[in-house]
Amino acid sequence: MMPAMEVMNCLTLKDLGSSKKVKNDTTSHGKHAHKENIFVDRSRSTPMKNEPIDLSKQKGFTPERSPITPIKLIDKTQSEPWTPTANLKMLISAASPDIRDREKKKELFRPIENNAQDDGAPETVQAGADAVDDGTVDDYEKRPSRKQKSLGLLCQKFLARYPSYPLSTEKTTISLDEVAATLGVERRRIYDIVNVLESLHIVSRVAKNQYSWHGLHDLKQTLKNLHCLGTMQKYNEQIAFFQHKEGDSEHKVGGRKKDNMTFQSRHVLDLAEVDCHSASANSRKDKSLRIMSQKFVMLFLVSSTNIVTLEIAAKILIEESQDVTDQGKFKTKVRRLYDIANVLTSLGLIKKVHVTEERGRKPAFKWIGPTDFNALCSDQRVEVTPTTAFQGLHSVPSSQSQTSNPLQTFSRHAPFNAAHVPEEDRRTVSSEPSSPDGGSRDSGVSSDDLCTKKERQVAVCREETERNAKSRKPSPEKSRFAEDLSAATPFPVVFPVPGESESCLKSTQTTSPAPQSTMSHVPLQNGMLGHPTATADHRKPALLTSQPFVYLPSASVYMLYHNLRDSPATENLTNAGDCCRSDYDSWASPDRSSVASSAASPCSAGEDEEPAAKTRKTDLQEDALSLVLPKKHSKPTELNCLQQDSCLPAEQWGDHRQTRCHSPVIAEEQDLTKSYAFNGQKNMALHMDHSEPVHLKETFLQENMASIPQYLYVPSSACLNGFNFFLSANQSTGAVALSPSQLSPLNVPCVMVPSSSLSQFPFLCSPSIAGHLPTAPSTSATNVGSMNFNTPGMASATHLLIGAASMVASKTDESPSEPLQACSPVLGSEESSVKTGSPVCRGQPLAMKNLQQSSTPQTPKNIHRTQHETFFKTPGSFGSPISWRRSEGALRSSSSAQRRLQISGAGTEKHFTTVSLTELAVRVP
DNA sequence: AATTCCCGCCAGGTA
DNA sequence: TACCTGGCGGGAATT
Repeated sequence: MMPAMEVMNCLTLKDLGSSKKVKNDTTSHGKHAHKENIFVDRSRSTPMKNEPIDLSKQKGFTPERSPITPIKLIDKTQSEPWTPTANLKMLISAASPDIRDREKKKELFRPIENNAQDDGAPETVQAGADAVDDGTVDDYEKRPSRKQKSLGLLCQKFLARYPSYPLSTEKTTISLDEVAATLGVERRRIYDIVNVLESLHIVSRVAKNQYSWHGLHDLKQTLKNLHCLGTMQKYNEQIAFFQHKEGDSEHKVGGRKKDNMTFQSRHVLDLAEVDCHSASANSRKDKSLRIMSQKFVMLFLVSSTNIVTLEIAAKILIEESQDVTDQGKFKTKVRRLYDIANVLTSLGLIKKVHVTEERGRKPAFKWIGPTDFNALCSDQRVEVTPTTAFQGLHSVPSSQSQTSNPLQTFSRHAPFNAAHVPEEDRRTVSSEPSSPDGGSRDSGVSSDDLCTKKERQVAVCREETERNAKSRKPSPEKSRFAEDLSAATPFPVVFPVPGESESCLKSTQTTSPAPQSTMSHVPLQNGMLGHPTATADHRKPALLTSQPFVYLPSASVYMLYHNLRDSPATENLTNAGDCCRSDYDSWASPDRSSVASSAASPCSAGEDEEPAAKTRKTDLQEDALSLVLPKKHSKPTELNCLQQDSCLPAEQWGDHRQTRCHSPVIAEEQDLTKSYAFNGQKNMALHMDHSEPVHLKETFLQENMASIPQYLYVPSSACLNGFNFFLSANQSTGAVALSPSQLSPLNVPCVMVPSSSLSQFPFLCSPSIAGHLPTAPSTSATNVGSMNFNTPGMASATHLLIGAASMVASKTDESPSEPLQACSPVLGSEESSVKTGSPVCRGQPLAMKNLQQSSTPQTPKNIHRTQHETFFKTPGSFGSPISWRRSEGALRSSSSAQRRLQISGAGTEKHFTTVSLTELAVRVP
C-alpha cells in the first residue's frame, strides 16, 4: 500500500497542473455519472460493480473478478444517471465560474481525500464520502469540469482500484467494461489509460476486454529497460539535436519537418529503413499509444535533465515514416503525448513543468520517477557510444558521437566493468568461445573490445533484470509489453514479463514483407521463437542468426556456407552474433548471458553450469529466441539475419517493425556487420551491412563458400511446422559436422538430418552455390526444385529427422535420461503444444519412428571433441549452460517435445535420431 | 491566442 | 457479423 501511496502522492495535486483538480474521486464519480458513456456501459451485459475500488485496493483484490463483489452503489450514482442529456446540459449551462469556485473550495476543504485513496483504506471512506458529497453537493458537482474529466484524474481513480504491489499469487483481472462503468467513463478512455499502463507493464492484456493487473512490481525494471533502450536508440542525442536546432532556427512546421528529417536521416533513418518499418504501411500499431508511451518514457530516462518538452518529444516520436511535414501530424502527436503525460503524471512518474527558451515558455514534463537505475544504464550508454575506433567503420549514425562525452563515458565504462560486472559475466566475457586464444584478443580497442564491453554491460543489465524479475510466475497470457517495447525500439529486446516470471524474451523482428528497402536492412530476427506468453506467437520460427546463409531462390532452403566447425569465420560470426545478441539481450535474464559465455568457452562450460533451479528460470525465456553467442570476437563480425516473414504472423512482423538487428548500435559494435537476409519465399536478400560495399560482401561470401561443409538450412517457414532443418550438404562429413556447441549458437530450432539419410534426396541448390560445393551431394546440386519445402502441401505433414546430439540440452529440470518417447505424448498433446507454443506440437503429432535409433552418420569424434565432451558430460546443463540454454530458448518455441528429444539425445553420442522422415520422404522422388 | 485534452467517430482487428 | 481496439482530429475548456 505504501508504494501505492507514494505513487499516488506523486501525482498529487501539486505537481500536476491538473493536479489540483485531482480532487476527490468521490466527487468525480458522481460527476462522471452524468456522462453518456456511462449509459453505454450499462447497456452492456457486464455486470457493473460499483465500489470495487475499496476492495481492490486491499491486497490485490480484484474487484472485477470477485464474484463476491457486491453490486452496490452502482445505482446510486450511475444507475441513476443524470442521464438526460437535457439535465446535463442544463447543469452545464448553469455551470459557471461560481460553480467552479465552489468546487475548488470544496477541494480545499477536502484535500486529503485524494491521499486517502492512496492509503489502503481510503476507498471505503471515499465511498462514504461520495455518498455524502453527492447527496449534498450534487447540484454544482454535477457539472464536471473538464479537469474533473481529465485522463489524469481518471487514471488516478483507476490506479486506486488496484494494489500497487499485488501478491504474486493472486491474479487481478481488470474488466474494461466494469472499470469504465465504475469510473463512469467511456471505455475508450480506459483504453487510453490501460495502454499507457501496459507500456510500463503495470497491466497486460489478457483477453478481449480483459487486462491483468501487475502493479508496480516490474515498473522499476521496466524503466531500467527502457532507459537502456532509450540509450541504445540514442534518444539523448536526438533530444540534443532538436534542442540545438531549435536554438538555431525557428521551427515552423516546415522547418520542423526539415529538422526532423535531417536528424532522422542521419540517426534514425537507418533504423527505420532497417526495420522496414518505414516501408511498410504501418499500422496503427506503430503509432500505438503504448509504443509512444514507451518511447516517451525513454526520452525522459535518457535525458540529462530529465525534462522533455512536448515539442521535442513529438518531433522525436514522429515516426520517420510519417509525414512529419504535416502539422496536423505534429498536433496529433502532441495530443497523444498529452494523453500519455496525463497518465504518467498520475503514476507519479512525471510532472508538468515549463521550460523557458529563447522563444518563450514551453510546456514540458519532468521525470520525477525512479532514477536509481541510471547508474547502470548510464554505463551502458557509454558502451553504446562508439569509440573513436569505431567511428567511420560503419555507417553508424553520426549522432553517436553525440553522447555528451564519448571518451568520458567510455572511460567510465572501464571502471564500470571492473566494478560492476558480475563474476559470471566477467567470466563470460573473458571466455572466448571459439577462439582458443580466449581473451588474448582483447588487446587494443577494437570492435571486439567494444563488443566485449557491451556484453558486459548487457550482462549487467541482464543480471539486473533477472534480479528484479524474480519471483513472478509465468503467465500463459499474452503480454504485449515486450512486443511493444520491442516495437518501441529497433533493438530486439527481452523483457521480463510480469506475471511471467523471470522473463519473457521478446524478440523483435521487424519487418514487413518487404520492399527492397526493407530488405536492405534486415532485422536480425532475434527471437521470434515462441513467446511463452504469447499464445498467438507460437508459430514464430526460430531464426538462424549467426550463420551466413546462401539463399536458394525459389526454395526455402538456405545453405550455410561456413564451415561451422572450424572456420574461424564461424567463430567470428558466432562472436559477432553474441555481441549483437548481447545487445538484444540486454534485458534477458542473466541466465542467458551466462549461457552465452559458457558457450563461448567450452573450457569453462563445466564450471558454468548452473543449478537446475536457475536453469529453470530460463524456461520462461525459452521462447525468446536466442542467439547463442560466444562472447568475443576479434574480427569483424558478421551478423546474419534470417527473416522468415512467411512464418511469422503478420502481427508479429508488424508489431516489431521497429526492431531491427541493424540498429545503429549493433552495427557499430559489430564493426562490420554483415547480414544476409533472406526472404524465404521471395527474394534473396543478401543483406549486407550498410557500411560495406556489396562487392566486398560478395567476396566475403564467396570466400566462405569455399570453406564448405555446408548445411542446407530449411527454415520453418517452409511449412515445416516450425522446425528448421539443417541438412548436411556434405556427404562426407555428414550432418555431424555441426557440433552441439556449434549448433547451439544457431539457436534455431532445427533438425539435423544426417547427410547419409538425405543423400538420396535431391536438393535444391543455388547454381551459384553449387559450384562451391565440392562435397555436396551431387543430387543436391543437381536437383533443384526437387525438394521444395515451400510446398504448401508440406505444411500439414511434417516429419523430421532430428539430430539429438546437435540440439542443445533442455532445461535441467527435465531429466536428461528422459526417453525420447516421452516426446510422443507431448507431441501428441495439443495442450502441451499450445502451452509451449510449439508449432510442431500443435495439432500435428509427429510420428516418431525409431527415436532411439539413428540413421545417423557418426560424428567424427575428433571434431570439436572438447566441445562435445563438454556438451555431453553434463546433459543437464550441457557444458555450456549457456549454449544450451540459448538453444533451449530457441527451441522452446519449437516445442517441448523437441526439447525433450534433444535432451535425450544429449546423453548419447548418437547424433541423430529419426523422429520422422515420412514427409521428407514425400519430397523424395 | 495558445495550450490542453475531452470526446466520440470510425476503421482495423478479432472472436 | 458484432464487438473490441484504439487512431485520430475537431473543437471546447483552460491558461
